[in-house]
Amino acid sequence: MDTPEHVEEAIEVLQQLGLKEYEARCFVGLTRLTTGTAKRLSEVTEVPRTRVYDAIRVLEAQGLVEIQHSSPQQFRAVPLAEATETLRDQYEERVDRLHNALDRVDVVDDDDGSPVQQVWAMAGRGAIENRTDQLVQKAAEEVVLVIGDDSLLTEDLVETLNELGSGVELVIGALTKSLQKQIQAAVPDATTFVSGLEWLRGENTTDDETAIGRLLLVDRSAILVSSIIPGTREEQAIFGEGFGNGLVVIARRLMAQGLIAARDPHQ
Amino acid sequence: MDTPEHVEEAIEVLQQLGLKEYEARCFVGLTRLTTGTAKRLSEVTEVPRTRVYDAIRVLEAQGLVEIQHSSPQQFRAVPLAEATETLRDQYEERVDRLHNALDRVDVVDDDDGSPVQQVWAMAGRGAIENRTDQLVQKAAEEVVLVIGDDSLLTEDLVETLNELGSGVELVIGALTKSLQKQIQAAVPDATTFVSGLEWLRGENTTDDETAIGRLLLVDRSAILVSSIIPGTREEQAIFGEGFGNGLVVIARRLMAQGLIAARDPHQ
DNA sequence: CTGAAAATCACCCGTTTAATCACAACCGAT
DNA sequence: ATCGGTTGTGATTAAACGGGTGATTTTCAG
Repeated sequence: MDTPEHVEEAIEVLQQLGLKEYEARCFVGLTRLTTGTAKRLSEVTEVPRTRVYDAIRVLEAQGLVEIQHSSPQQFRAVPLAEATETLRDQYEERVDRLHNALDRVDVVDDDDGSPVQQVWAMAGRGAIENRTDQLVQKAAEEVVLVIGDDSLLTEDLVETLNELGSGVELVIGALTKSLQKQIQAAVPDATTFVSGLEWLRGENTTDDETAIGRLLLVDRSAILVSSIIPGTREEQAIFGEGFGNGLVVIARRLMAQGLIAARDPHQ
Repeated sequence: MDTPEHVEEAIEVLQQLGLKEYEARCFVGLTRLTTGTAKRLSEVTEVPRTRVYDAIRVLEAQGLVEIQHSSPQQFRAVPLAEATETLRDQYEERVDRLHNALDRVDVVDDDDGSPVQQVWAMAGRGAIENRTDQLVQKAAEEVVLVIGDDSLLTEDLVETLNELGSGVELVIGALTKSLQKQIQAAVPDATTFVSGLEWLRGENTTDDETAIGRLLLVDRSAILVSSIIPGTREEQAIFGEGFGNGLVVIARRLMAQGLIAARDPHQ
């Protein structure tokens, strides 16, 4: 059980979860001390002693620490399991409230009929994953999917793919042989193939070239292409829908030329 | 489908979930427009037009909106289901990271043997609920619970109570007859009773008196008493453990005098 | 080519948050 | 009772951040 790294990470995550720096430091400090006074806490956490009290009060109000009103006061963190459970509940509740509120809103629209040349950009691993799932789920005839990085083959995706009706042709490509095998094993119903998309990788395989993430074509009328930013490893994607859509047209062309994977699957 | 209230609430919740005001307004605005330009968005959301762009960029990076890079740019929100799913995932992931990081930390301690007169204070409905569950779960012989407000009889609590081994005597009290019936129905194995605790309510039943929340006594060695703040309806509790604990001693005295509910249950 | 709208930039200002200081209440030990 | 150090609170300063506005460049339609 070391500490150096993990303490930092815990503090960071707690801040992402909405705590201030001092609050985060104090909470982590308390999980290391099991119980402690303001003085000791201040020593361990580098939080000015006089500020420990404020931080603790906030934490207490959030149900993350307990206070013993003695002199000197003693503080202790709620057991880890309880704390995470509390946080989880808190967020579940918020997301629910959001969902309800937004459900009862919508429709001001007043939309002018938009053209059909729409290509949308989106970012964020999770969001792209969700969109991929959605698209695959509503496939009626054919799904062509190329995966460029094994980290993208998540459990959820595999599940979604396996739940596809048997009427839907499922073709999945991979950039490497090993990834192909992995896919074939996880999704037995799929026709898999390797590569055919070398042209998508950067000139060289250097890391600082933006790498292909996924390429998804559903019923030849919706397409999603994603790439992975070299530095941050963040995923970004473009996404087009509609048979007449420019992107989709290009994709169909590529398929016609056998560059993506045709209706008559290889192997 | 009205709007006025819900828009406000949605914006608020989104901010609690970590978005800035402009970002929240823009997202809600987009769920009302299905699709829109910076100009229209600015009109609907009251966000300065020149700032819409920043906000949208952040939202895009979080996977909550899509951008069409045309001129003028078009924005649209990810479908509600996808958005909430994305947020949920994001938080699950953070809580997990936190759990892991903190798991790998602990133990600096250096603790001096603490006395046994510990009485801890905690706050927050969720946190107190969790603690209540924990305590009930580890009961070995006897659980005495008094509930002062029907909003405290949550599904989780009912479940926990019903999962208690048959070797544990379960006595549950309520401040009103109707609440008692409710409890008896939800937890058939329990011996229920009414009141016996009038002295816990304020002099008068006025709302501005802090009301009793719950009172829990487990195996006569751990006790938790909570009250509900008049203004905010927030719950706060004190909690003591150990047979020799002062609070616990008091509680035992009260029981011995029949003030809480004795080993030989009423009705 | 020209004017208006679109998009990006740069700056201001009030609030929040981190950090320090001054002080009164308190405690333990002589 | 007294004294030195600790403990808790409040006030204060400085830096960071978020909201708000105007100037500047780019883009597009006429």
